[in-house]
Amino acid sequence: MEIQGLPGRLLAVLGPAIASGELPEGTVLRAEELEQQHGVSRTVVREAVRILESMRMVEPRRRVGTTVRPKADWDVFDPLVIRWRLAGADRSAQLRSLGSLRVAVEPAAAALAARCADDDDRRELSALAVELTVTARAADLESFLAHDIAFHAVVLRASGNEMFAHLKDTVGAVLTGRTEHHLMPHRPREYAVQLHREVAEAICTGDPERAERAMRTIVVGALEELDATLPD
Amino acid sequence: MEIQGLPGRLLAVLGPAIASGELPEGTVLRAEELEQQHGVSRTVVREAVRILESMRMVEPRRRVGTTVRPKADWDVFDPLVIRWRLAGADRSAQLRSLGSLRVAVEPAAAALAARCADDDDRRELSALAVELTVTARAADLESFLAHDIAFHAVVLRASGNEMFAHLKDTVGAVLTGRTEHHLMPHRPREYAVQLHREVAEAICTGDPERAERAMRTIVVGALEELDATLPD
DNA sequence: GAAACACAATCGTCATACTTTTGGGTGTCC
DNA sequence: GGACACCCAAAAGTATGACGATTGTGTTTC
Repeated sequence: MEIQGLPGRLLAVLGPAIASGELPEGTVLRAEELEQQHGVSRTVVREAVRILESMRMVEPRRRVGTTVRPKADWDVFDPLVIRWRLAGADRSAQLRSLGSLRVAVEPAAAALAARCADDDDRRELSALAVELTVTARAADLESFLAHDIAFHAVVLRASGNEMFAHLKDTVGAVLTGRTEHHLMPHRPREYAVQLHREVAEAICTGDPERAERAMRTIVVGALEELDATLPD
Repeated sequence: MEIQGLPGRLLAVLGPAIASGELPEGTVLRAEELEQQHGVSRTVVREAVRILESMRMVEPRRRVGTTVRPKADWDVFDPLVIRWRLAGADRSAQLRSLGSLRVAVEPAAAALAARCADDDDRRELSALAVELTVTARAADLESFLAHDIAFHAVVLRASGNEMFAHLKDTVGAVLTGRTEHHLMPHRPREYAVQLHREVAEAICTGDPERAERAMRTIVVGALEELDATLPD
């Protein structure tokens, strides 16, 4: 998952620093400084900076240095960027963006899944719906979270659309963040669990409209809860 | 936009080669070979490979070489990956994925835009709707395409969601690809143009439901046309 | 035949030298 | 005094040689 080696470690310092606004737009990073500050060689600095360049977070220019680009240019779909932003200052904004994205994508994915899911997908969904019910009743937030992530991941995968499928980690990050920062009720709402069961059932019986509707209720609810809970 | 310098050029060779399946999953790239084949130094090879690693397209491993990862691991939202795939063998699959993504995202973006758009956005949309009408009647496909791209970009931006906004290049790429590969009628359908006018009007008058509905009709239509036209 | 070991291939890192680009300063000319 | 051309130095870009670290593979040994 992570980038390997020293460039990866340097990236894990620079990325969050830029994402959090600690190094604001226009800041100039000079290679030599980075070498000394982090005690690494030119090679390492260059590779880390190249990766940031490929994420459009910085722009190296000769004679002037590597400048931090405006936030609007960043590759906001890059998993690393998402993670850095979730960890930093604009976590709220990132969560809201992701919430809207979920509202757009997950109902569509559920509808597609009701059409395309294979038998394995359906079995897995049913099993996860049961697990969700059980762990919710037991108020086992940790297991609930794990199964919730798995549930949404299966729906996204079963949609048969590779781009939807790749949002699974992103959705997982949102769900995790929500639980970690106590934006969740102390025990999952029975209504939400019921909706998950309904999604599973609709996908298993091949009912796209119902799957889409139930999923939309879930993600809209999550977004509203987010809006109500988040600061500013 | 592009990655600069020699690493960028190497990337522009390796990326498409991997994306097109010319270098299939499991292929081993050795640094020394790449140096010689492309007449560049280790520095350049390493930086290019690092970027591919950050896109999760390859995985460098000691003693064995840099192996191409399965397609399922790739960062399918990375603009470069999308472009490479559109240019290569699975252009059809990529277009279909993007089509579904548009169906999910653009109606939601239109609805949000009807709520959040500022006066500039609204003016711009109105103007673009006029342009679309004029260029469609004149059968000026080139100008029509440019305005079409701009139109969808404004809607995405006006949604106020940065992640939606960043899909503008992607949507632009789809529209461009569609025109370039003659998947479009010889002159834009009047009905489609009318729908664009309706989206603009609904956003200007602050009518989310109507904006969403009209936009959905547009993108669903585009997706159906795609499915009908594409090979396999 | 299995386990321990040594070897070598390949990536990873460092240090250094050289090249290329380009912003800014300097000077000249009108 | 201003505009233009020129030059210089600063910073990134590239190349290269050396060494370190890891790990698959083959070999030896019991």
